[in-house]
Amino acid sequence: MANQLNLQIDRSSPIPLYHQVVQGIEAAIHTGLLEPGSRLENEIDLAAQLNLSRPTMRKAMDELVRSGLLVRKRGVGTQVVSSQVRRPLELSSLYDDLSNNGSKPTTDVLSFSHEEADASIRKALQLPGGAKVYHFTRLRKVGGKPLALMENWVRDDITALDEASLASQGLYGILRNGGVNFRLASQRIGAMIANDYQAPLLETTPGSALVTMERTAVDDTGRMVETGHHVYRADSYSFEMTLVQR
Amino acid sequence: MANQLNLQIDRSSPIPLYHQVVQGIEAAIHTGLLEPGSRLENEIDLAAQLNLSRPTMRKAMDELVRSGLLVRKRGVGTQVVSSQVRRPLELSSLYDDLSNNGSKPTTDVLSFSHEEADASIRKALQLPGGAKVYHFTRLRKVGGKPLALMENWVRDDITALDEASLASQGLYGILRNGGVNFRLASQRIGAMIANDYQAPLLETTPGSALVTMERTAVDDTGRMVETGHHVYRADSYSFEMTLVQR
DNA sequence: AACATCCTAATGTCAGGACAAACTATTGAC
DNA sequence: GTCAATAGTTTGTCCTGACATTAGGATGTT
Repeated sequence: MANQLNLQIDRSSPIPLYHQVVQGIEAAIHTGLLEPGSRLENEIDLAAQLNLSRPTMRKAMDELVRSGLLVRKRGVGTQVVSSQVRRPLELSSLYDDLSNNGSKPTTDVLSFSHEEADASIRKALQLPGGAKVYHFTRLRKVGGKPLALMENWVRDDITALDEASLASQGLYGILRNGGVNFRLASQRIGAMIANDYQAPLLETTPGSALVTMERTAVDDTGRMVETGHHVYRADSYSFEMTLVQR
Repeated sequence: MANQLNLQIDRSSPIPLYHQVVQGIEAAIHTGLLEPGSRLENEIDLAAQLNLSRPTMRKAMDELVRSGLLVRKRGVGTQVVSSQVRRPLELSSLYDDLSNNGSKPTTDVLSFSHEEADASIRKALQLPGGAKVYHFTRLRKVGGKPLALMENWVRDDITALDEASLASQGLYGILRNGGVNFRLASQRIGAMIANDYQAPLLETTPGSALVTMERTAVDDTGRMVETGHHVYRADSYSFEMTLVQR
């Protein structure tokens, strides 16, 4: 059952060895070289074939198990998960998701201000009294069709924001370029009925279904960087995710 | 800056050392002994204090970073994340969630049958033609108030299902008792408007907002065990989750 | 033929060491 | 006084080695 998953490990590359293995196995699964349900060779042999140590091999497989591509069972072996399950929900922006999908999103900035944060926003972003934030509302369209209505608050002591850049690129892209390294975000997904303000902007009728999302994002220094409330047309958007049992 | 997080490591315990560390640090964070934003001692000293090796200590911290409680930065140190962010979305059932919350869920089984799977269900569960499945619809209430309307399909070659057990406990509990070890699930969350069938059952009006969830669960052998379509009253339920950047 | 027991193979856990890379803060030079 | 080089601290990566635990098949017995 020699799997012959012809991986190439480049020891001079700056990218870590275990990550090269992750990428290689991911590729093998996506190209169909590793079929769903098939068993991999055992860790020790695989490590030996690639001239890697077992801990390195294990670290790679750990990542793949966590991302839901592989399933391990003690005493048995490691299997490719037998499904068309796709990528888990990642910490990314709508703009990135759409861009990666080949669509071309556009953004209308409906309002923009640099104002003092009220109590609820200060609490969400853990800011002291009197702190100022950027507050803006955007309408995201794809293919000319409105998809999302987004209201956000961003702390102003990180990078400068303006209407023009928000209209031309995604918020997370701007912040990343400004040196923000996002680490985690907590979000809540629910549903609501389109009201008289939302409906015309999203080119739907009051009373139609909307998906709602509230999110607060934290950077690698532990600062709350951004919080926002988004609504999406339910007929055009849903959240897909893969949950992995630890 | 001796943190003195008085951890007790029991080497005779059957639970892994790194997991004991995870639990200890989690507890220290939740009790407030480790304050948000505070820095931990470095890995090497911590490991030495507990008479553990650095890899074991690192494995524990890896878990905590992945779950979003800690943030590490090379050359700087490890910090407790400065927020009230809570547990990520886990692979659990609604029944478990409600029970853990102290609520007492009840279940009405609206329909139950053991029937041949149609094409779409066979595809979702990857079953061969002619295979039979359990198909049932349940109404979940908490405190007498209807919360969720759930339609599920379960393969029948794992454990026997009947109306009585579905009425008295959660589906995932039954399956787990039947020897199923869930490994991952892929789900999609969206929104819709209550129709004339759903509204009276959920004691709401047609046209009100519902959260929808479609899920397919896979066990540790890679089999698709269960697929279902659930709707929740939007005013009573939403999905909360924490996303962690890898 | 049915059952309990042993054996093997595979993953799970843990140790100890070595070097690399990144960030901070200090030191030094201009 | 400002800026750049440098040293030190901390996490990141990788190695070798060892033993424990579990699942499942093979073996032997009844």
